[in-house]
Amino acid sequence: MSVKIKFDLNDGLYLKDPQDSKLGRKIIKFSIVMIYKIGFESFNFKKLAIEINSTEASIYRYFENKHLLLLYLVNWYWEWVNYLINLNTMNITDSKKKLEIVVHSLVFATTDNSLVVFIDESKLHKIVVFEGTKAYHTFEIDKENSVGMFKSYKDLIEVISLIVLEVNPDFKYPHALASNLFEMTNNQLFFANYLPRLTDIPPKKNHEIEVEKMLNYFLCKLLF
Amino acid sequence: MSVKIKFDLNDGLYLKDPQDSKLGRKIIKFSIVMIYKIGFESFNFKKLAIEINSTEASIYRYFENKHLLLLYLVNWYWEWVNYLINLNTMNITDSKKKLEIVVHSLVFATTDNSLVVFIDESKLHKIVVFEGTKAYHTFEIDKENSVGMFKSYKDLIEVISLIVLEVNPDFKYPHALASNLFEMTNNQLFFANYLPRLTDIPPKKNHEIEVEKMLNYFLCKLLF
DNA sequence: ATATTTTTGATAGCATTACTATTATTTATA
DNA sequence: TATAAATAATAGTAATGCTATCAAAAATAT
Repeated sequence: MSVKIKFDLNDGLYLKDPQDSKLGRKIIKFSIVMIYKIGFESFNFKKLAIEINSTEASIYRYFENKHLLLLYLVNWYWEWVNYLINLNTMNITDSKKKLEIVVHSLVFATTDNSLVVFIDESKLHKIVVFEGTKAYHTFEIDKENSVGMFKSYKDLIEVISLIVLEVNPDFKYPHALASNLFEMTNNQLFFANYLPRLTDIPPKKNHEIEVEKMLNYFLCKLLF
Repeated sequence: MSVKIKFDLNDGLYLKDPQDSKLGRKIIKFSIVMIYKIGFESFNFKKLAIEINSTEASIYRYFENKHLLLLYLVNWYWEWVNYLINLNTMNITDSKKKLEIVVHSLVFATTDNSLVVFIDESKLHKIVVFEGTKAYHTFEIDKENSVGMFKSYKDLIEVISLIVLEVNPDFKYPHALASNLFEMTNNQLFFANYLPRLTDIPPKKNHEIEVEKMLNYFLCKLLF
């Protein structure tokens, strides 16, 4: 079975919707592969064009520059996690269980019966871990924010914060907890990999599983 | 009264120690001013050279590239916060009080009777909030880490994690808590400024004071 | 099936960036 | 005051980021 999903991403992110054409989808697909492989700083439209047998000019018709392409990918990721959380908490009534699903979604960012799309969610998650915050730590943030380019992030945090409040209605900082949960997940996965002395994740074990355990430990202390 | 401090930063960060010459100190001083003003992406050695009436080539004798200059600044910041924590917890015996001082140091990153040096710590802190993680989210991280370029960060986290354990010896993830505390401080200050819907910091009030309050609330729940 | 519009490819070009090299001049030190 | 070291001045090169133009191909409308 194959399900097709298309997220409505803010249209300021692109010049032409990459989801609507073959070339556009190729740009998305191979930009993920390439940024994952060589990193965002070395990545550029020239290299991508060669990789997909197209031209720089053609890619520039979809995205103004590589920064907005990255922001597009990160937006897709925010929508994706939001979608995952909604999908998996749909029939759950127990709030505590819901929160565990949130954590699981943030840490693994994948479904078992994975959807057939042109996006490799596992690579995309790794890009978000490695390069994600660069997408919103720019001097254009106020302008970009004013036209809604971070709406997907805010929506995701809102969804998580509501679940936090379900678990503990008296918790004073649900949004901060939610955004910290998102950022902490990615940070600790990053540290476990590259700077293990900044974490307590055992080096030999599966990082995802250990980070998930840790986050649940933190949440338990914070909310119960 | 003026006290001069000089931190021993990893010598792989620079080609020539900028603390040892007038030009070097000018590079540091004005790179902070300039990155703060125009952001790290638009900042380059050409512009800095013009600003300080020197030349690109001269700056390249101190730093291999702008990435290593940023990493130098961030290292200086890590050392600075570590220094602040040690200075202010020196005569304190109460562990809980010590942890509050840690939080205060991370949020304000400054002393009342500020030291006279060529570094504007308040601007530097803002750079760390805005650009800090870019310094360690690079594809060269393993190489840079292997020669000790993140030692100052690890030392800082170790200091904080020991205080965490003093407060609660049973807490399972002291390093993760410490690194999250560092990252969360900067993230929430950033969000409060630019993406307030990702926090619960009241928009009108003083962000530093509110973030400090919030972090203490989190720590209280986590450790007591 | 053919005309028309849209999308893509091919090519060129230009300003800026990131760096390196060379030599002259200034500054510090012996 | 001689010598060495640091800096300035200048030039240059390869790569990057981006724009423009026009032809070919593909999609769509008639």
